[in-house]
Amino acid sequence: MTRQTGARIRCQRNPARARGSSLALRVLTIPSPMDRYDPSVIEPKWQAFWDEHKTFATPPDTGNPKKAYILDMFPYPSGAGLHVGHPEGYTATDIVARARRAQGYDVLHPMGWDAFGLPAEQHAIQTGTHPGETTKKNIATFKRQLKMLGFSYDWDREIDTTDPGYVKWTQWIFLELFDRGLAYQNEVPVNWCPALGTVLANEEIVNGVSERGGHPVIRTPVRQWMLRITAYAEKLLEGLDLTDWPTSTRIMQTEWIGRSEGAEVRFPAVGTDGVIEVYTTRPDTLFGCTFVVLAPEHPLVEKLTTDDRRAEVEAYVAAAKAKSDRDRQASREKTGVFTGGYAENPVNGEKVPVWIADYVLAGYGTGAIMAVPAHDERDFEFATKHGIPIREVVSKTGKPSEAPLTEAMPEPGIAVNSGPYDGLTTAEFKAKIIADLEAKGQGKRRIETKLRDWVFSRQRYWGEPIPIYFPVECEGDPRKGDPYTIDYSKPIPVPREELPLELPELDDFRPGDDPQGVLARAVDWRFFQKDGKWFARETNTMPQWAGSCWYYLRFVDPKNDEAPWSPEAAKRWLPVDLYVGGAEHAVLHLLYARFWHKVLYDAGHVPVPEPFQKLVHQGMILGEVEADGRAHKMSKSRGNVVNPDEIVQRFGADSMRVYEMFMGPLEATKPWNTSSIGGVRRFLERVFQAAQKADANVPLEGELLSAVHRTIRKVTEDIDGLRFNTAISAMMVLTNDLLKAPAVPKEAVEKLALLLHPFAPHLAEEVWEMLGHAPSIQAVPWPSYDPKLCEEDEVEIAVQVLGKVRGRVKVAKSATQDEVLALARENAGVAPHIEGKDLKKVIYVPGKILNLIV
RNA sequence: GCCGGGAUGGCGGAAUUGGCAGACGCAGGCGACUUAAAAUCGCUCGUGGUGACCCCACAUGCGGGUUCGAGUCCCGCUCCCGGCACCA
Repeated sequence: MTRQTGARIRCQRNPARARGSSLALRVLTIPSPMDRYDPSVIEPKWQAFWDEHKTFATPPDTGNPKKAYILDMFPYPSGAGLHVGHPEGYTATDIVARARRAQGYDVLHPMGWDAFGLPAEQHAIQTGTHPGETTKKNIATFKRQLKMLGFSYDWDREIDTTDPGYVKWTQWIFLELFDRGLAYQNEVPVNWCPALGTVLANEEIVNGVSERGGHPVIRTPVRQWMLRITAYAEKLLEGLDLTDWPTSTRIMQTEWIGRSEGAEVRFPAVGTDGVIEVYTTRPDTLFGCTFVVLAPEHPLVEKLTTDDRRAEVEAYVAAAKAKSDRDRQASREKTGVFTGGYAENPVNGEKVPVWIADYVLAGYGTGAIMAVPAHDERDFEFATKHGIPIREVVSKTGKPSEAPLTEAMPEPGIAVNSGPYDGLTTAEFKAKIIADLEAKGQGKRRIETKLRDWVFSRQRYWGEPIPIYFPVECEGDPRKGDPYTIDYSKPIPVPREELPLELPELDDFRPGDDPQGVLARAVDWRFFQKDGKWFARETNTMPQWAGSCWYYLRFVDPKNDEAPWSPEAAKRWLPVDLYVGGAEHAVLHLLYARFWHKVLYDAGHVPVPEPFQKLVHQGMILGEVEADGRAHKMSKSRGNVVNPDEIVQRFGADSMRVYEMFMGPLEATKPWNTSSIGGVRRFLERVFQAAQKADANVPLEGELLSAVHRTIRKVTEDIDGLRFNTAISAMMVLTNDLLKAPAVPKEAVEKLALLLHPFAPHLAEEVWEMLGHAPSIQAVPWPSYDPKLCEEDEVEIAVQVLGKVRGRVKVAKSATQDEVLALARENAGVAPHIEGKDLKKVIYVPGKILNLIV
């Protein structure tokens, strides 16, 4: 399409010749493709050149102290191919990578595939196509599309997380965790759907039944592998201070970890030998405790429940168990039942009733709380609903309130009704009572986190096998169906030299009735004999996070067979200097990867404590603004998905790249607008024209010289600050200036090409060649600017009277206040406003403004 | 509810520390070229004052404030987007 339009343009460029002449002459005047900007010709041309010359190969280590590791969050290669959101971040990093190379940095800019994952497995279940095959096909599509956009990746470092050569080291890292006691097994309640024969994620359950098919789901404990990320809570928290990350992301991680300081207090369970341990962040309110609440799953529920309450308690526990976590949290109503039992408050010996309620979570703290309704909103609500007394023990004034409280007062204050502690501030009280409790053995200081250990196993096929096996008791052959028992309490790591442990071939990827997962059916793979004894491999696989937890490490040395990476390569490249990816990974991926990194750091495998120095989240690209004046997320159902292939075909890759950067700030959410790409395309065409007009005999001087230097400064600074939209705007201004000039100095076009190169690399290469230079422009050093030339000698000063602009005067940059004032008095716009008035005050900001107060 | 971000022409956005609001681009209008259309080029384009110069008023979500001067700082709201969700 582009070419046809172009052909028409060509004929009309020379209308005189084309019109009144013979056919023969017409043929002669059709210009060569070089005569006009045609991305469909020059883009493949330069892509082939880059491939052939390995222009973007990572340079060998020659001791260059300047290095830049510039990384994109690698994609999951879905069947749908690239969408326009992908190139946004990728173009941003590509611009920085190309600029840094030109600025003399050794650059590592790699790309790979996060290729394990559910969609390929689902596809396999539906069609029987092996997930590996689907993955291969999808990768090919993604790679073709990325190459089409001209990104400067070092493709020799491509990573595929499903590649056995990569899986080997993912498993190796798992064993590092295992060896350090950071990987362990536990019975964890999961959402098991017997009808589907699979474990479901919380998202897959709606109203207690499976989203697909509406089958019942039960909470049942299944053996899982866990990673002890909680052991790294403090380090993960502290490490955030070492990074240059968006505040919002740091806050999200901080809150996800959710560290709190408090106390564990022991409440003897009256009439039994049990003790209820409660966790509280407000030990200063102990005297206000009027009841204790246990989570329904708490082990002491059974003991404390009296016979007359038993039926009710058991019914409540059973109902809680049947609900999913999500459903339990969906209802805010404070339900609960009294167990009939009592606990003794250690500070005053008071006996308070023990209730169970599902607003107390079994998994947090001790699964038991001391309820202080006067100073906790949830306890207040519960007490009000169930008629439990409310006792005020903290007040703002230090005196008890006269009227009964109408709502909880959770803020700090001064203690009342607290015996010997009355009059202490909340902070003083906390410190003192913790010390007193510890002295009497009634409690101790305790730090809690919301962060839970990480459930690391999946009952799926398309993931890394967990490299562990277990002893088996079996008379006969377990592969032939003879009865067997697996001793899961004795996990044995697969020897490092036997890695990778590859997946078995399967024909049927459907989940079965065994909660141990799909691989449990691959009996020939699962069971093996060693020294005459039977063993069973772990049949769980790793989650998709595993591969993405360390891919940035593999990129530094991707072909190493002896180690996951060499210490030299790690030292040369780490940490990642710039990491760009979606905000949807603000917590999980970025927290998990940091956790692995810190374990590897402690083990001496990596030289720096944090993996990602600077992090930026690109904003979402929405669909076109619709009739309602709003833009919506791109989605198949809305039919507003923009296909990059189509855009590249219509406008070219350079136009696509520059448009995506020109839309607005990188971090902002922005609506797509196809017709705006036309404007960008016209800009690139004008650059091409400037190159055609470039004349080596025209010296670069005067105002144009200043303009070039100002543009170099602006673009250089904007690339550093990732402000690509304003950098492009500056280049547009320069291009317009050049074309308006009577003649175009070749030197100016050269500088423009160098600045434009990171943004529109194909065009820049072409222009560079048109100007008579040998490729590649990537090898040419980044242009420098002279700050003196960036300044204009003459500046226009706005003259205000009482803050309103009344005139403008042109003065030398160095003009003094008096000089400017003198000119201003004469100014036709200003004079009438100051005539006959007293000049009370003069404000002069050199080079900017003169404000006269009369 | 809590946390984070945001609101500027018809649209996307610009304005580096408080200093000429609207750069750059899209869309629109007018004109040139053309039999015509497309493309290209030139001009125009915040709103209002019968308004293409000149002039005036209004204008950066709303209401106050600080300041010679506020899109920018402070106080109080409204709406939109993203995240979290009983964590004791």
